[in-house]
Amino acid sequence: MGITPPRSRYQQVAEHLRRAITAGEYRPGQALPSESQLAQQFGLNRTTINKAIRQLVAEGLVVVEHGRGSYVREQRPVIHISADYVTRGADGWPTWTSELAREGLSGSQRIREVSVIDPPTEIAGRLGLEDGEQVVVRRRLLLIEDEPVQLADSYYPARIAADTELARRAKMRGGENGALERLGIQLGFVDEEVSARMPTPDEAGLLKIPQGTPVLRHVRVTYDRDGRPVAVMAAVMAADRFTMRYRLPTSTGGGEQE
Amino acid sequence: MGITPPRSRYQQVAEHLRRAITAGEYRPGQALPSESQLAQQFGLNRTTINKAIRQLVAEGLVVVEHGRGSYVREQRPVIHISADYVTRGADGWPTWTSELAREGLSGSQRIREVSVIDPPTEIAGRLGLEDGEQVVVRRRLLLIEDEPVQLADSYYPARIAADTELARRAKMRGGENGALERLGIQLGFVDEEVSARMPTPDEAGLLKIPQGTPVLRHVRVTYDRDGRPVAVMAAVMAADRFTMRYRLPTSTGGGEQE
DNA sequence: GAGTGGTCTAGACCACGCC
DNA sequence: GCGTGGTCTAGACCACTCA
Repeated sequence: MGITPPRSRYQQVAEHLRRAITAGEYRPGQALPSESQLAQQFGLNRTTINKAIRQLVAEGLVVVEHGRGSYVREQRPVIHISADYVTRGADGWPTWTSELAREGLSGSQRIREVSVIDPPTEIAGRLGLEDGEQVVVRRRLLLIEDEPVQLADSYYPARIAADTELARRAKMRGGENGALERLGIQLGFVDEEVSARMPTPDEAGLLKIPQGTPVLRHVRVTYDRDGRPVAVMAAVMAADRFTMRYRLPTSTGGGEQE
Repeated sequence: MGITPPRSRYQQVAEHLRRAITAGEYRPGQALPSESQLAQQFGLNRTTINKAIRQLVAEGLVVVEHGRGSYVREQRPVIHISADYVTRGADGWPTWTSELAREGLSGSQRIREVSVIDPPTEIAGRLGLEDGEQVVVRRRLLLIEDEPVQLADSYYPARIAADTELARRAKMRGGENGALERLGIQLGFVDEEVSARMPTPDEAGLLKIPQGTPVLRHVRVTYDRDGRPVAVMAAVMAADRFTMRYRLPTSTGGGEQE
């Protein structure tokens, strides 16, 4: 038993298992030995083994299922979100459903809430609202193959969205961009921000996020041709299922124009 | 003591503290009561309290300092990485240093390794390499105010980069894009991917990532005018310090052309 | 040296999955 | 009912910080 405390015992156990997992001795989906077995094998208390397993869970390598065992975490298929949704196709604006259909997946959405509220300060700031101005909020849950995978909240200044289809609890043809255009708004550009953090307990529950998995936060501000913000979308998704993709032109000004 | 087990006691303690923190009863940087104090206050064992604290650490709300105490985590200033580095300015290509200077920060880099290697399969794939083709790799550590904040590894097909400045251990004027242009390569576009995961222990150490903080992974593939990949950059950074930013034009084809 | 968190043990009971 | 992980306790010793 090479288990002695230069580093703590549970860390050594974790390292041992981590090595075995990355070396492929335990394959994804496969069960690790039970905690009691490991305790016996290493001559340690089960509490110590449990702590080692917890460590691996936090690293996203292992999931534990109560009453069943601990398993090497399986990779879930990754969805690539391309920024194409800002590019209008021949048949209109891409939507969640249409984009996923291209990958052979069935996307759907559930509208959780549509209402007029006082905006969170972050949103008010991004929309450049005056004090006291309200917003229409549309809270949606996006699903793939009927599994909830993304929370997406959109905000529109009440000034332009109240009493329009944006404020009604129904899907909108061509999505947000379609609706905005029908209001006579000429779209200019979008600013996107991508960041990551750990999920709140709420998010973890709603999106069934495995332990040790962060979320990607995706915020998009849509501007009209005059550079006025007209919409903010703030989405949260499990980071083990999504990747954001952007294609950008490289302006080699120096190579040609200059 | 409203501590009874509908949910586990440690979770109730965690919830209690979480609520107090988000309500501002404990401010960022402020110490929580010691574990012994909390144990006494709730009539629980210290082990149980410790588990509650661990929970909050995993959520990124709290940091613990051995021998000192547990503290509400302070927000670190967020650096926004704009995708402007693909747009050449009047004075050449933006670099890490020049971009940060615009925000009034001093950026520097340390070149950790420059060598010719067999590429990881992911890189080989993205570069479209033949079997057995090698790459030049430049591993850099990027710093802000002399603090390591980002690991950035760049890969170039040895076919085009061997025996060039890309393969030498020195900084390159105008960064990667500058060097590629000097090789006569006409840049076309880049594909970027942003994802997130938990750090490996190595990364956590090198980047001094606080417990409970994920990393953002940023992969950029640079293509020439003919759509051939000429470079891959793969970076990892603490997600509590960085946000990726993109500005994209909204092509309202329907509004005008159709 | 006092106080704090880090770890560990031995033992216990509970909750869940499954046969 | 058996085996699994989930939680909890009482008590102990260690390692670190700071006065």
